[in-house]
Amino acid sequence: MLDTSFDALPAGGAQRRHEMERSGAGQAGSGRGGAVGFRPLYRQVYDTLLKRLADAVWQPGQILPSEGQLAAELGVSQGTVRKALDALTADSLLVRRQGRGTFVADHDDKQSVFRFFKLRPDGDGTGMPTSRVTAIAEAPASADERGRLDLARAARVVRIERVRLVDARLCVSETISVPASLFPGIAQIELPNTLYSLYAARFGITIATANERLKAVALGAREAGLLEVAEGTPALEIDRVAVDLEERPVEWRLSTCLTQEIHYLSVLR
Amino acid sequence: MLDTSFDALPAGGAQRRHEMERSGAGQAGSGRGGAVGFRPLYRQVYDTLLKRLADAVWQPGQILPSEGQLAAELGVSQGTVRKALDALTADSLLVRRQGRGTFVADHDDKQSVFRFFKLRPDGDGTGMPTSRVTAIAEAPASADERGRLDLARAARVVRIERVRLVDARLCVSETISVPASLFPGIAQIELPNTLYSLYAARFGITIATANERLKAVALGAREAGLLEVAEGTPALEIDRVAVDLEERPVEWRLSTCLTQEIHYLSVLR
DNA sequence: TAGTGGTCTAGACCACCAG
DNA sequence: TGGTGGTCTAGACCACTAG
Repeated sequence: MLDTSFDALPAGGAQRRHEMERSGAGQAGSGRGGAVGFRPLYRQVYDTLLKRLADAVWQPGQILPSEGQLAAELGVSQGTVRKALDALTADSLLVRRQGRGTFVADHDDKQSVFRFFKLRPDGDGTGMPTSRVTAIAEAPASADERGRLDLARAARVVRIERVRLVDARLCVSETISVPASLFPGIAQIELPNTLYSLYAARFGITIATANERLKAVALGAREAGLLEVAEGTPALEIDRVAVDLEERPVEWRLSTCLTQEIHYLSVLR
Repeated sequence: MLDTSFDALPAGGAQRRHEMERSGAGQAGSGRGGAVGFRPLYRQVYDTLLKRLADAVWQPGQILPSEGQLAAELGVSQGTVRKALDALTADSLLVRRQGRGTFVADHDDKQSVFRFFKLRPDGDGTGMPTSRVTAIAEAPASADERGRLDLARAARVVRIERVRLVDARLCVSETISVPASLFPGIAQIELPNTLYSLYAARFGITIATANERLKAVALGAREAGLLEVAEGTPALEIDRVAVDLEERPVEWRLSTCLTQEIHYLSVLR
């Protein structure tokens, strides 16, 4: 139902829908000048479903109700539900399979590992990454961490240090910082290779997008030691902030990558 | 009209449409095993319009016929045309403006410059790039160029060397190779800052996507001289192959970028 | 065979823009 | 005021999957 004031609508939904839109617009637009703040119905359905995903009403991999059921429940037409589901699918939050149903996207399956991992082998090979954690501890957030993660002065973070291998070849060293408040007890957990599926399954946090800033740097003594190459070797530094469904920054990751035998793949559209 | 065998359809298009689909499917599926090769109508409309864009029937910035006109011409419903137009818009080939019309996307306007230029200043600044060509000449394609651009052994290329400035700061040196056959006379033209709008306007070639492979390297003597820094300085190397609407590789660009004051921005979704 | 998503249509109305 | 794209609906049929 998209609004607390009424339940599912039978067939006369059209007229009430427009009242709903206007009332919604009135709320959104109140206090604003000329903008009307029109908000399409399918957008409201999108937000409603997004909220349920953020609240982990449906778990990753789980099937959603059918289009018809959602339409009946929300009091809109099937076409409107479809438009919202298509948008969520385009945002990689759902997966639709003809003849089977609509499912919550799962970061765990083979193909979607590479959604957030852009390092690929130059030649052949699957490029599947593996990881080895070298340190994990809770600490007060540094100034950098507070800035990246939008944290208060007294906030604490859990800091994970690990190295990663691509096709069994050592090439990444990284430090991952997450707010301790959002990931209680994460320092005591055995960490899997794909952290983002752990975030979803264990802490109800779904990574929606990530921003990466890349630079070329010369390796310092410490990183050079971890990656077992000479100090001063050129390396790719990736500064990533990952954002969840509610657009909160929830992870900062600083990676240092050797690119002798791998590269960072970026597709421009 | 999606098929040469008939012209615009009046109202009874539905049944003939399905015949069309089946015949299309039959052609596509002939010789194949189990796959039916079903091709939705809106996909055929998409391909028809894509062909017209590739053939430069409509110029960049120009307005297309309205949805209703296209629907009538092609003998399909307006909703089907809309779905095709929406897909072309999602692929950044069209721009739709409510109340005005649908236009061919233009690489020249301010915001879409950054679609294929991912280097951004670390701090403030517009990050607008400028260029200075240092050399341009036609030559036989090297082995690398033949590989990247899928050229025959005897093919020739035009090679452009230039440096680029971001916010008036020297930070990129690059070599651009294009097949001489596709860009006749380009070596004699005054080159603009945004090459891709020149490709479209002058040679009828629209860049649809580009693949970039990034590595960290140490600058050699030559690049260091061009960029006015010390030899061995770490730099970001971007190896880009740009592809046109017909999915032909039409440009290879090898860029070397200083990243002291800028970074490469990559948004993961 | 039943149920799901995918496609297509026809028609209504709304938001936006320009003359 | 007329034309454009944007939204929404209702209903039909198709393709795919599973029991």
